[in-house]
Amino acid sequence: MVVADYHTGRRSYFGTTMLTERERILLRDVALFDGLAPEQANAVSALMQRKTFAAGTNLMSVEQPGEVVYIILSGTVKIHVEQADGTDVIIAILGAGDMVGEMSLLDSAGRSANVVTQEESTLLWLDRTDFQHCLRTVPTLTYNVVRVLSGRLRLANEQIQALATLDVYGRVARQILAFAQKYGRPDESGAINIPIRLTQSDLAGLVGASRERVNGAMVQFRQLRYISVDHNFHITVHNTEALAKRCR
Amino acid sequence: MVVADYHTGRRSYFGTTMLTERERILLRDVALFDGLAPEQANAVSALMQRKTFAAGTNLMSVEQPGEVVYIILSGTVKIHVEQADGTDVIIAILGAGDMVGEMSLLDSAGRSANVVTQEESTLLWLDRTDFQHCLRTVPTLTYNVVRVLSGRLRLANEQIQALATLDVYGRVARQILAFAQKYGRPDESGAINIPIRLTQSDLAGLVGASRERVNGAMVQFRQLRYISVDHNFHITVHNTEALAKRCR
DNA sequence: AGTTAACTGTGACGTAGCTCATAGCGGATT
DNA sequence: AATCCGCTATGAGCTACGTCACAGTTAACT
Repeated sequence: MVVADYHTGRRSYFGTTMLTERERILLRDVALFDGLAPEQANAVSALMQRKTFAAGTNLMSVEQPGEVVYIILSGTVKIHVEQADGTDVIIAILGAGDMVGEMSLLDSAGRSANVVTQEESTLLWLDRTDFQHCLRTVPTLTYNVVRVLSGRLRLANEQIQALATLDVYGRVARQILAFAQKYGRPDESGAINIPIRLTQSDLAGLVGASRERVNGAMVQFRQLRYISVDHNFHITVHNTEALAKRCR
Repeated sequence: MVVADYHTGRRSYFGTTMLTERERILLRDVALFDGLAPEQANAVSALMQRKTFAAGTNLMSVEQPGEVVYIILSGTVKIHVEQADGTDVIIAILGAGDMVGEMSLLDSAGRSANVVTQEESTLLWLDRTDFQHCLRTVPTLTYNVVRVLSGRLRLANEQIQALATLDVYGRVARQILAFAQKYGRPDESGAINIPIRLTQSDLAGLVGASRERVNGAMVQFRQLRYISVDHNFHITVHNTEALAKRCR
């Protein structure tokens, strides 16, 4: 095993998987690797494969259904369920550092949702048996999985509450804030930019509303200067408080 | 430590917590204890307290907020969030064998929901530090927590999907089926009885609808002989398929 | 027996939001 | 340049559903 110069940004061997220096640093921030001793982290990442997928790839059909856990290094991934009538419900959009597919590995209830890359995305993956092996041998890892799931469950519960109580505009506002909180980066002027492609249809799928109604919300929020949207469908939030007020 | 006659149903020492024979058998079915070696199960249950609470007790204010994990031995418990306008959203109703409160122990985001007993209920509890001690020392336990959370997350996602796509009648049908599947017991005639008190307001809180609308659904389902309701608000499902059809 | 409280049952009324239809616009492909 | 595709934008018509208001039933409490 070769551990190359950390500071050149050149590729180095990290376990048996080649990762760039940038990627190694990214990995360190992945919640899943939190608190792992370096040699444990190495052992786990040694079992992982890295691969870059084109936009629109269905990850769950790439490998056997539900037999793989992915960790997102870059890009975003959309978890969604297609309805018989063509509309689709988006369960979540996940980005760098997130883990995907763990659920189907754990309770054997079979996979229910599709997972598709939204842009070209680089992911690490680990197959079922290796993942379970890691869980058995690295307790901290299991504990981290618990924490990740627990956070996810909390978000799901908040989503349920939002769907049950807020009107469409409120749900859109909340969803935008949720993305801002998770992925947002403040720009020079203090506004928060969300570096994820979010079309109105995506939002509609996320908040359980028609695309047209979401359009209404977006138009209003833009007129009120709460947000702006650039040509890549990246939303920038200018007035967090105003949006937050719409959520109650 | 005294291990008394297993077959009398008399109380016996089990760890330091006194459990009846019936309760010990119940514990064996708790997903959390799945696959634990007997001595591990003993070690864990030795740290647990048992207590019976009157109907309507708020469990989260009984102990410090979010500092305790409960396991339900008997009775049911309602997890809900009260809205500013008085309506409340019910996140879940849990029954015997379920675990409550683990989320607040794991990610430190503080508790967000209230937990109230619906009937007189007997619970075991474990405080934060003991729970985390167990997780550290009994890896199988952590793994079980992962499985439980994972199942819970799957249910939450299904709920999100239902809220996003189904009309109120459909959501009511789905909710009833969900309870039937989880808690239902077939009676002589093959109908499935749900031994949980479920008022129309409860259902309304669960499916995010007005009580009146839920009433409409219930009346219709009863007229169509899909379900019947007894004077304890226990629902019996007579026609599972018909209800299932309403969910699409 | 009388009162209170917690449910169910029902109709009238207003509206948020869905559906459908149509137009416009920028970016990619040929 | 011409065309196509994916997305935004907007309005008209219809309906599912929430709100309000009130009546009826049953059980528990005195």
